[in-house]
Amino acid sequence: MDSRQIRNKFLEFFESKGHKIVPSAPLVLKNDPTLLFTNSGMVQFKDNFLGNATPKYKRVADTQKCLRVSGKHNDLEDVGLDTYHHTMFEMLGNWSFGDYFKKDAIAWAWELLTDVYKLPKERLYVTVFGGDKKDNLPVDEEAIQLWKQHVHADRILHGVKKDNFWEMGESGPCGPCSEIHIDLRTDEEIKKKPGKELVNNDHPQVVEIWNLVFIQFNRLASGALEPLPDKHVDTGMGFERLCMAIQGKTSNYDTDVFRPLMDFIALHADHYAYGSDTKKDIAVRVMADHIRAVAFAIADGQLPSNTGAGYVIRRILRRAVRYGFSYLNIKEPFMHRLVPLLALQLKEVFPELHQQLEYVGKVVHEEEKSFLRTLDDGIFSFNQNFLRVVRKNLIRYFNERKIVFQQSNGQETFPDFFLPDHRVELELNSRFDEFEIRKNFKVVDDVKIKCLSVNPFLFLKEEFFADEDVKFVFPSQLQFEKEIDGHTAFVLYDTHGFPIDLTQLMAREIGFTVDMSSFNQHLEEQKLRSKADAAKETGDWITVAEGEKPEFIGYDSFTSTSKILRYRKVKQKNKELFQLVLDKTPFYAESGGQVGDTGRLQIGSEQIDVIDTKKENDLIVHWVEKLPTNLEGPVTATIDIAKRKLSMSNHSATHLLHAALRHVLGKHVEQKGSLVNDKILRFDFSHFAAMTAEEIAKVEALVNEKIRENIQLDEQRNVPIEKAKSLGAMALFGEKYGDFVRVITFDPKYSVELCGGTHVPFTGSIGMLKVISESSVAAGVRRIEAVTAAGAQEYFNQSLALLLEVKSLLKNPKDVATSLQNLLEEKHLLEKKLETMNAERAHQIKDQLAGKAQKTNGITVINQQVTVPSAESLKNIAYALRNQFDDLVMVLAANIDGKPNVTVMLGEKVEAMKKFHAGNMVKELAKEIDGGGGGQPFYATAGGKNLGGLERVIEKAKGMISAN
RNA sequence: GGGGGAUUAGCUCAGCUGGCUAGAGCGCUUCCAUGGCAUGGAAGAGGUCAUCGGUUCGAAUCCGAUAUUCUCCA
Repeated sequence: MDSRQIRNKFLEFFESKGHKIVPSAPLVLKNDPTLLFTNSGMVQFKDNFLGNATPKYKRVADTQKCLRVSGKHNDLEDVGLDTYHHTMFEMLGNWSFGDYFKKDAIAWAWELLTDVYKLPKERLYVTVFGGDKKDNLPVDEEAIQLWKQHVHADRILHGVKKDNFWEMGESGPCGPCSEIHIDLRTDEEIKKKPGKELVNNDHPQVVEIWNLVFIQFNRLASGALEPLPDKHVDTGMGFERLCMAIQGKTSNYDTDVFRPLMDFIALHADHYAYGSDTKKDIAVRVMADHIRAVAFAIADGQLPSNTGAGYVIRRILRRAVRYGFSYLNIKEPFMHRLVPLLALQLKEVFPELHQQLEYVGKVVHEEEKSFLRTLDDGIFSFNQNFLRVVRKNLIRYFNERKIVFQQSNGQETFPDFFLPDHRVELELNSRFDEFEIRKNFKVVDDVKIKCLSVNPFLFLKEEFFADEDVKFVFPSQLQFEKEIDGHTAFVLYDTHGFPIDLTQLMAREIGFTVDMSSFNQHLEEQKLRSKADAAKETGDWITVAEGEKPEFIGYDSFTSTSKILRYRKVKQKNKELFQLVLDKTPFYAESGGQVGDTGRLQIGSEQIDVIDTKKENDLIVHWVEKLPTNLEGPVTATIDIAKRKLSMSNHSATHLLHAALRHVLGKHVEQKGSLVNDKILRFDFSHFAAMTAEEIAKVEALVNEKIRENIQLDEQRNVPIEKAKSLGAMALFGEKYGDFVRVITFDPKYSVELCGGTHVPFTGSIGMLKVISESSVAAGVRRIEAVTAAGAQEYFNQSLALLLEVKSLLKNPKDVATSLQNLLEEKHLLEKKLETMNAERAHQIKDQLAGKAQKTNGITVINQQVTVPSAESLKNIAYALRNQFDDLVMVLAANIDGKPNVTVMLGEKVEAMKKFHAGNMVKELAKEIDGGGGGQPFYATAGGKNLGGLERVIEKAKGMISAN
């Protein structure tokens, strides 16, 4: 049976048992603050368990794309190392929402596995919940009795809470579960050790294949359990493992789910056969697994990025690239070539990938390129660090032996190919191949070597090649610690994104080790730092009034009289906030790119500001800073109408823009993201090149034309999804739609979209749209930002006002740009001129001062009051005089723009005599001008407040100089 | 959302705890040498040290904010 048949049999089986087969929900979640990705089959039914929604069907089955990158049984870093963990996997599941319970769930599971899939009964084990004292829960006797009708009692094992009590999270629906395990070992092995001892023991061939969860409790934040009114069944069977069991393989990766991908990788990347090299095999598995996760996440609308879910995707892709880079020697983007193969393989089950093949491939390709660049930077940085160590030790070595290098003109030097700043050379030598230095050096002293080329890496092999005819063998006496310290490794990791195991690998290649304990310590510190403020506590919902799921009435009105259904406390960054749920509300919750409404609640005479409105699955949650004192009373809820109207204008404009882009650029334009608030609209869409100015102008013109046509909004609610699609409505990938949708139409021939947002009644009220920027977000994705209505007006007014101001400042020239350019050039010239003039002036002052110099006791003394244009020129004067007299002792009491300054400068010889110390002198002299200062032994400055003290400075200096 | 780094000449980067008048390589300009070169030599141009503010006698260097960008964590 191939994997396709296995999947179909599952769905057919449950269809025959009265289940509705539903499509997989997107991998990426939008309205769930507790989860980044769909990590199990039940996620899309969460609201059914929580009681926030009434289930549409009582019996449902599907295969669900899931992504797990962290958790108790799976860590991204483990995937590929073993043969049974995955990032993305399919979970087959059947559900009962308040319908059948343990009896049917158990019977059908057994029937499917043994009758349909014909798995050997003697290899199957089942586990049941064995009770838990802390929760005061008994053994699940009911399940045991039911299982006994199918399997012998000694194959029914008791499990602990960790394995056999399933919980969604810290709180929420939960219940005991029953797992089915299979023993896939050989007969000999089974004889040696019975399978029941290996169940739930992380044995790669004694694995859980199906988990039947019986949801019957709700766990409160306090930890207590309360029974649920409706009992549910939630089952999950790992598709890849099931295939392994049915196809008689010992690894998930050996099934036809992965093998085609892996053979392709092995062949094209490294021309080797999978299975012949343990390390390479790991890399191949990692790549085959990760491309699935990455490709489907992108197809579901999640671009790799540096935050949130996007960052997880980026990390997964990078891990795959890194493995290919290190073990399969793949230095060019490769992963993107797997996308077509994968898309074809899963075309029937998950058509979303195949439909966006080109787009996903491009995104992956671009992301690979950027990571390879980062790797390159990291390698460069690594080499620099390494060369620093080498250089330091080489200098020490040469110094100890008094070996001196000379350039051909006789000047002493140190060969700069040892300096770690030769990027060009290092690029040629991107790893450790030999490279040439085009410079001649002679080593003089007792050894004379003319050095033409050198490879600093070879020295580690204790050889040092110089010219062809002279060989300098690097002595083994040169030894130093061959360890990369933890800080360096951490900086590589944290700042350059350089994976630690790659650092270790590279270190090993040159005979170094990495101080891992120090590295880990740095890592821990960083984690603590960034975790410190992210803490958040959420309390239990407290019910005020019973009521149906909250109703959104904001499409039709901006205000309502409501009552509070429930509330809870949320602690975030030491700030206490409250969340309120109303029975009906005009507040639009953030969704579809449109931000949540703000506004106010009026309860009696009390007013409470609503700072944000968010969705939690289907719940509309109002965020407020304090609770009303009267929770039961009627609440008048009113949104901030001005803000909402601007958002509406921007949202409708987004639809017009979307349609215009498809007209101007082509049908490949798909929405990839959008943000709509009261200030701006931002629209991301798939398109493979930057838009030209003409294209932008065309799009703008078309949108504005549609605005002027003043098209009436046609809003239809509760349209069956199939009908909506037949109307040509644009549906988005990665968006989960119900059976009934809302359709927003501005002219059926122009723009028809599925949308839950709020819109203007006539396009005319948008007023005007102005694109203010067009940029790139990722490969194949462009971003347009635009303003409308009052925002557009303000934008124009501001731009125009600025231009007018600039123009008038320039005395209204014909061509502002040229005029400004000329002005800048002129300014630059004048600056240069001023600089030279200052230099000339300084030169004159210098000459004057030099003329007044007095030779006494073998030193040249200059002790004068001067007036100079700037501190800079004073410095120049001082240095010029130092260059002129090596026996100089100079004190200048200067007036710089009305500020007193004392400068002391000594000549080279005087400095060497150490009789004078400029720094000490200036400190003493500065007292006369009520100031302070310092500097170096030969040059020091001081500033002060008392201009009148300059004369006394000269007097004091006279005394200081003659005293020596 | 939070943490860390980076921003210095056209390019790639040095510049350690503030003070030896902002440096290197490549590139560019001019000149000299060579039959030729990824040649050798000499001279030279090119910098608001991202922006704004602060501390200081003195800031590329320290502090704060902003912008751009890389990166790590949740």
